[in-house]
Amino acid sequence: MTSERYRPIPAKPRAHQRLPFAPAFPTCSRMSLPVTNSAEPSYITGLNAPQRDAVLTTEGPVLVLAGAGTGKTAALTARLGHLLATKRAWPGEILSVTFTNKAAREMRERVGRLVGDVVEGMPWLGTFHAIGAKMLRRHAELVGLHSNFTILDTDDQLRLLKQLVIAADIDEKRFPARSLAGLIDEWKNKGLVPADIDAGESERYANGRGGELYQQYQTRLAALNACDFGDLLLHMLTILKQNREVLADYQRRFKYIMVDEYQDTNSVQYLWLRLLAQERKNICCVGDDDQSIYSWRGAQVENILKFEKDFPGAKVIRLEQNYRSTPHILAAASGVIANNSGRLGKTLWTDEPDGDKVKVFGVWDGPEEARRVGEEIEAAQRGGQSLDRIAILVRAQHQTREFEDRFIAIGMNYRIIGGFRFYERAEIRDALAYLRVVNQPADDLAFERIVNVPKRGLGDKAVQKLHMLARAERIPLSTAAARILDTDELTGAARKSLGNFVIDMARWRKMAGELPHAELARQILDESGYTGALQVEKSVEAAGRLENLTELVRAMEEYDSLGAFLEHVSLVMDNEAQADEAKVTIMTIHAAKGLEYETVFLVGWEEGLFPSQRAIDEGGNASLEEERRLAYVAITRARRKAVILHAANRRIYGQWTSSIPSRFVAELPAAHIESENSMSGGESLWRANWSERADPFADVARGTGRGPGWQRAAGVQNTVRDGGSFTTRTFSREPSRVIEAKASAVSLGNKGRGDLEVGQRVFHQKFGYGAIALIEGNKLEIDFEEAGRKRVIDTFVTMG
DNA sequence: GTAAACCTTTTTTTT
DNA sequence: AAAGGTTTAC
Repeated sequence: MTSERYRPIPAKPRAHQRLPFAPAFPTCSRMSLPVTNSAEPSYITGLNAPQRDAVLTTEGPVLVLAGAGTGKTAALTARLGHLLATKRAWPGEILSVTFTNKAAREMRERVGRLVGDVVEGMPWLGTFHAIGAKMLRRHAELVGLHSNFTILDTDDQLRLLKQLVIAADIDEKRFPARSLAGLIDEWKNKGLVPADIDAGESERYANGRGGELYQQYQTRLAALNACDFGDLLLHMLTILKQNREVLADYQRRFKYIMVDEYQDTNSVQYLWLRLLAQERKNICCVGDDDQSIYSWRGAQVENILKFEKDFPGAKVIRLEQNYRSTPHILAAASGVIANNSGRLGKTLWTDEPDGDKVKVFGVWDGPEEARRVGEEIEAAQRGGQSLDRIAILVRAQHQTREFEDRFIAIGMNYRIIGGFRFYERAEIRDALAYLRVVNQPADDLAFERIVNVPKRGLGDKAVQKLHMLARAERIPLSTAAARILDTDELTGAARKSLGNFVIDMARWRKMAGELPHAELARQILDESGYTGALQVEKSVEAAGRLENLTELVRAMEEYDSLGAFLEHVSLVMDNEAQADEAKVTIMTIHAAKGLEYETVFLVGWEEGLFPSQRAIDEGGNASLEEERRLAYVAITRARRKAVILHAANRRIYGQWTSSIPSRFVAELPAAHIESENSMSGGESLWRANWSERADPFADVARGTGRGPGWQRAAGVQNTVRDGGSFTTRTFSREPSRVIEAKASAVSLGNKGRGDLEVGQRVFHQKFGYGAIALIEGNKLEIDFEEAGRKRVIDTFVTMG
């Protein structure tokens, strides 16, 4: 098929563009001709000119630069539908990669609606990892695995690495297994196998032993018939590079390749795509350099910047009309991102009416922030807005807690995306470990996890012996368990217990071939004594765990096989909550990528939190620019209303610390925002300080604007918690020292409060009244009248 | 071998 | 503040 170019049809600006997919799709034969104005297929109708271009330019390399909210998904879906409808390709001949499982699901649904159920699903639509796993199962033997290999999650991975680190006699305190895990991940993301690791790279862990450990880890994985997330891509890359026929087969198979969120692809993924697209060159990548927020996972924005070089003759299409947000929101986002350098540059515009300005609220502390957001949401609710259309976006997972507490207190429905996932709970992982051992006897990690769960009297000693035997004979632990019973290594209770376990295991393996897998799971959980142990324990948690296990078994019934279910569990860990009542969504900004909400609360915009302390301290400007892109992504999630909050005090690691507003707050263009401060001291005091002063901390240090009035205002609002510990807080008056310590804005709180002196009478919630005996920074020693001498933190006392 | 007490570390972000 | 790891007591 040669390149066909269609004349773009000028589209009328539409207020709310949603792809108007017709419920019933016309027959395909009518679709296969070049589209004209008079008889255009329904999937084209709502699209603007560049979108049409993206849909209809099917042949040759295409790069779509799509700003936030420019109908990127709509265009991608239409393009997919177009390829199918015009019979350019069968569903099995299109490789389309999305960034999340959620996005894949959504696209599958939308295409299904578009083309009707004529087509059985798209077999090659999914995340890189899901597609990698699918391919790898077919060619596993080429990299020394069996097709029923286990996919380890990060927890298993870490446990395995720990074992290796200890076996290698490396001080795990000095060289944490965690950092090795990070390093290996980084290598894999770059497409480097152990042989590629040179001395310099190797030097990055345990005095040059990094490469050696990486090699050992891979060897061990192969022995376990397992691979980690990175391997799903790296093994496949190895296979494609080393086996011409396999590569040629996929090159032939995939007539069209589509990649979403191209700015977040890493090196392996890039190499993958280049190999697969080499032959036909029908590759369409969609991305936005301003939304690149995964460089920590090895993503290379450069991929998008060099696309035209990699694929000569590539057509570049820009989507710049935003259909999502109001002009104020768009302007606020643009104003922030404009502070970044090295952008491809886009001009987003919209036809929407102005709407409200972006609100910026300054509040006293974390709890007040949550309270304030709660009130705003209640107001919106009274205004008729559904909770489903409201989201709270946080920088880091731990921030969700504050909101959870508050929403429980006021009885507001909420849902937290990410965080503690269903499949990460202990009982679920235990149950899965049982299934894994049954499914795949070489899975030593799963074996270790459950050999003594529930307690069977098989502790470290017994497991040590199993390990020794297994290593000596080069057999898996479960085989070693059976074999050790022939020896006198184990005696008494342990021997008997292990004997029973081995017999059980053999029976379950036999049952695996006979019973439906959900039933198998039920029996295993029962016969292993796992559920029994939970039933005996009559706690609330135990009851909840039993419920979770029931839910797990129920979920299993939806899968064809045990293998299919385990694959789902390892790759599609996002358990979509069943949509019943309307709920406010709380999630990280990363998790919100690609989503949109009517009203969005952007909380915790403070230096040290957002941008994160790490981005400030390490990584230099590149890190800060990534944080800024994150801010851009965050703001552009909002359709009609965006509210940004920052608090003056926050508890970090259990310590109250003061903080200053994020630099991103200062970067918001004043014309498009409306500031409000719940504290006295005039409006936007902090803002002014950011722009006018080179040293942002001078103000904090001097305590300007934070006089008694401020405190009173805060005290009124803070009616609860911690015995009113912070209500009388004032700020240190040690400018010079504070300025020296400016690397960490949030650590100012450790300076001590400065209003206390030795001998002063104070009150402490727990110990009562006492006199200060010693002041050391923010630590006090106090002689309490009742409790005697205690060491306390100054934030927990009030002047008595 | 287990449980409880004590100390230390942690906070990015995810497939 | 909470979770994880380590040491200590039973």
